[in-house]
Amino acid sequence: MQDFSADSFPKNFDFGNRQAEIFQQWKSDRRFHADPNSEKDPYTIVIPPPNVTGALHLGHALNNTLQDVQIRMKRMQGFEALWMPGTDHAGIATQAVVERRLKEEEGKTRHDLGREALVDRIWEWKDQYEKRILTQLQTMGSSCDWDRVRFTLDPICAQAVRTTFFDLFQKGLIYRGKRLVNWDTFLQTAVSDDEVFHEVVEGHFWHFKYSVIDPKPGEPEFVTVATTRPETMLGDTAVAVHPDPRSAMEKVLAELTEKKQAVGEKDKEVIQSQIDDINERVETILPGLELLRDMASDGRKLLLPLLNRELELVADSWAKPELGSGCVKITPAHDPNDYEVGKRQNLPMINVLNSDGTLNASAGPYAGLDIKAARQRVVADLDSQGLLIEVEDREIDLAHSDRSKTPIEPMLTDQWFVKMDELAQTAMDAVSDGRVQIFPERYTKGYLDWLGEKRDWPVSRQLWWGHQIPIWSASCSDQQDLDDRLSQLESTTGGDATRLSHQVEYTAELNEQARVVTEEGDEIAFAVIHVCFDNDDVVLANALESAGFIREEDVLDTWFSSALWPHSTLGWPEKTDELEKFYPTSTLITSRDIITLWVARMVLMGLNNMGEIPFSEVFIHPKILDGYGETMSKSKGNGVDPLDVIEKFGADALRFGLAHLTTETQDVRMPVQFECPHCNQLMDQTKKNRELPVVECKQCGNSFRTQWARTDEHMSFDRGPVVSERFETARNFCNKLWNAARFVMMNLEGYEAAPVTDDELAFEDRWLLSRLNSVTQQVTEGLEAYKYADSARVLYDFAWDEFCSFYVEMAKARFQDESSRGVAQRVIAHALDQLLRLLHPVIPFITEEIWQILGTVAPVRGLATVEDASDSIMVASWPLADEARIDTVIEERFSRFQGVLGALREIRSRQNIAPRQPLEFSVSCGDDVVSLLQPMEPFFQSMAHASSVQWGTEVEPPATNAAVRVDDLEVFVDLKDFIDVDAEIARNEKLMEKIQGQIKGKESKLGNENFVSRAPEEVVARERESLEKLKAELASVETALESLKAG
RNA sequence: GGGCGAUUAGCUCAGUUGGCUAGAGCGCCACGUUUACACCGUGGAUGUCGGGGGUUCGAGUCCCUCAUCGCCCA
Repeated sequence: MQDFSADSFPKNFDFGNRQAEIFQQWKSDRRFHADPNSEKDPYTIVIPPPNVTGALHLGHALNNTLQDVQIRMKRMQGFEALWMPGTDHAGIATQAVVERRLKEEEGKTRHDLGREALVDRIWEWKDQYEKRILTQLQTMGSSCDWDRVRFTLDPICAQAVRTTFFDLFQKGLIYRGKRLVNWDTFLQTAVSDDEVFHEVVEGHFWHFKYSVIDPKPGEPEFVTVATTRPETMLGDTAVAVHPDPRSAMEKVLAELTEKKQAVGEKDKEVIQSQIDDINERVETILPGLELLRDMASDGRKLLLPLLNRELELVADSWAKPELGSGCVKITPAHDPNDYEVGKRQNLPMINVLNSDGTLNASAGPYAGLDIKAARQRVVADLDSQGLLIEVEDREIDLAHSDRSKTPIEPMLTDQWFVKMDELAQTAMDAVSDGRVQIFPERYTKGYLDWLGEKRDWPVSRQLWWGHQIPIWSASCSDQQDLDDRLSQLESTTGGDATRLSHQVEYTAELNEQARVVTEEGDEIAFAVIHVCFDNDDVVLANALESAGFIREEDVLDTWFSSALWPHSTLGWPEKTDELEKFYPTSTLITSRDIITLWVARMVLMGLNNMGEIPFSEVFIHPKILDGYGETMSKSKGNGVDPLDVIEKFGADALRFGLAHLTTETQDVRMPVQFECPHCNQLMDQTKKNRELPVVECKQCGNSFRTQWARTDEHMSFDRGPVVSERFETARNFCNKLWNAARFVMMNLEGYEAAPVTDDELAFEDRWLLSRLNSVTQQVTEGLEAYKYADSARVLYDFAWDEFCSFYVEMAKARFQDESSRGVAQRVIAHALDQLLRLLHPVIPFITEEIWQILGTVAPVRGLATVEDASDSIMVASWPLADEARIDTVIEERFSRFQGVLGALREIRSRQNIAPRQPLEFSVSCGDDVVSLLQPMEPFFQSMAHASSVQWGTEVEPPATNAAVRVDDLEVFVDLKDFIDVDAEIARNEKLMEKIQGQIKGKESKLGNENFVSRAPEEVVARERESLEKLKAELASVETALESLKAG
């Protein structure tokens, strides 16, 4: 047996060295591996695959901590627990990062490199960051099945994507269409709404005149329109006026009038001026608008200046008569609202942009200019023709691409879509009928609302990094050509419809539908054949290509492959053992911003491909914000690298700290600090200093570099990591646990395993076991319901305030006594054993370390029965709460003991009696309390340096005493030796006032007939009881005051 | 503009179906190196529970409203 002494046992857990060793041991013992052939019930979590765009931040650390807590608990509960790890290729984000670097470091664009070379570069990036990410996850202690790491672009996931796409294509759920998309002119790709952010910028509002063609007498010769993007006028195809301007204005007036009544005086004026304004417009502008409306229905046309193209005049409610001229120009191919008008009014849609943001042939003489130049020219030309009326300064809410930070241009392009109506419905049903449950429950609304719109999913991305869309197309000039190609296709493939499928898109028809006007010079084909097949058959692909089919260049939206993650990672479409065993998975733990993008799509794809939901529960965790309530991000400089926290506080502290923050309702604010590498002091991060490359330490005056350091000069400073002192509490907790274990270990000399019978148990043993079993129950239920903060707090309070502050303190005396030592050792070894198990999912490293040390001293342990402890706590069984041990009577009695002890300590402190100075006390109480507490004399001695002189109902307060009443008993300390009478009088007077106030409150409450008759009986009884208690307290205080004043 | 959430001690947050004499950690104050732990121990101070109305015997908790902040959607 190992000898543990104060000298040989370190005072702190050496996490810096031991974490990696422990992890390595787990790994080599294959503790992480899940066996598909196991007899145990499965429990599965798939990791939300982190982007390979960059390293993990604190949000990921939180996400993965919570998953690891679940998976470790379930593993201990006897499930075959699989946590499936992997990463996501994050198409646009990763390509954007690599492209940006390429530009910064080599001044090249992707076109300089070409597709293959760029993709190679991105793979290099991916390898580097995947490694970094997996290291971060492992350093945190994540118990993923590290034999099974997947990547959304690896061959297995690629096959899943291919099979799925083919299946949807075959079902007719994939189609190509023209859509207005958010075009990123820098990256030259469409980006989704979610990849767009809005920013208010200084801009202008230009007012132009368009002339009316052949106005009749009395009709205006011009109409006025306005725009913030003048160059888009080149794509105008109409001007709209409201179909019923009078009612529209009346409606606005009615709304304003109503609003005015509801608001305060100050706002009333503002609204009144708006009302006045509109009333004036009714006089001045409305007649003109009504006239235009009539002209529209009469088919009058306008002339687009500069290009001299005919424009339609249409009546559409998008035109707001209360604003501007009341007329609005319509550019269907370059504005979302105008696009809707274009569809409603069946207008031509003219695209004037090339994909790189320059103007195309449809822009006539402006072709080839970029947007900025075109804008200047258009404005200048209109001005020179006298058509520019006014230029207003205005703040404009401008959409920007999240990836390239350049302004978004709405543009009409060819895109592939997934039809969502039926798929979305299946995913809605799964949640509505409870097969998939979302926690916290409030997030289901967003999920259902979003799916309920059933908007088709645009899956094309004009990128090179991703799953290239497996469609080969060929255009046909006429019906004969089409027929020929179809029969040729049939002979090429042998007509195997299970492997290959085709669609015919009649482009003439399509263009008629959307009335898309293509670039000048484009031939409009008669039809296009699209062919799709379900695997990477090179021979077939070559055959198609030599027959004139061209493969689609675009790749699929990243979320397409992520949507398959729960089954693709398990080997689908192969019928693997893993799939059989571990699908459907159990729980998904993720953050709220991807409920729709990812969670919803996994549900519908799981149902489509597997016929089963992908997971039965979804837990949405909070977001981590910085001290200013802003989300953490690298680009702001307020991001925290989990590895920095781990280095400073340990992985366990990181994990415990994060779990402790995970409440149900709130995002978490976490003020962050720089840690000075010179003096190790923490320094608050401010909005100012977080943007600096070098920061000067306020403590020691030395400087350190931040993540922004680039130049050689900046890089020469030591790095100052960003951390948060919020992890101190957790670190302290781990240290407390460590030292409690250290104490146990130092006192287990001579330990012999043996069952402990109930009658051998001391009072404090029963109390501890009662509490331990309650805690076991609460923690188990809490973690199963994703109540991480509650569970962490319960464990914290139990370990610190009960196990350490009371049980361990009380054990000290028992360890000194030969007759009580054996039982005390067995109970404390058992209690520590159970506590370690409960804590292990949250703080795996330190619990493993203590577990193994405990195993050397007490390899066999238990209470009613004893058994061998497992080699690793990872595979120890999860404690089961034994309700028979939960004893409220014992707990109540124990709290009396705590009360008396607290009273003694309080008196000592408030009378300034030195800690070592012995104290004498007496307790006035009933006989039952005497028999309970008198035997605990040694504990009052050891824990408060106090010895009792008298117990019972006969106790008379000493002449000069300090007293504390605890419920129905009263503790007196004779102060003859050290009284500060004045202080004691002052204290009692203050106390008396407080109690009198409370009594008054209670009396008036109980005097209220309504309360007594209407409140539940038990509440009234409780109030009465508490009033009696207060009265008794008051009596004590009064007596004490009398005697103090007399003395 | 619509939806969701938040607003409780100096800071970060708990507070179940209304019964509260409103809690925790950090910080602060006092005392203390009592052999598990100073990353500690003992004790203490600190709140118009965002503002205003309402329901109720009773509101931090329920309803209405306003304000501020955050997120999602348009």
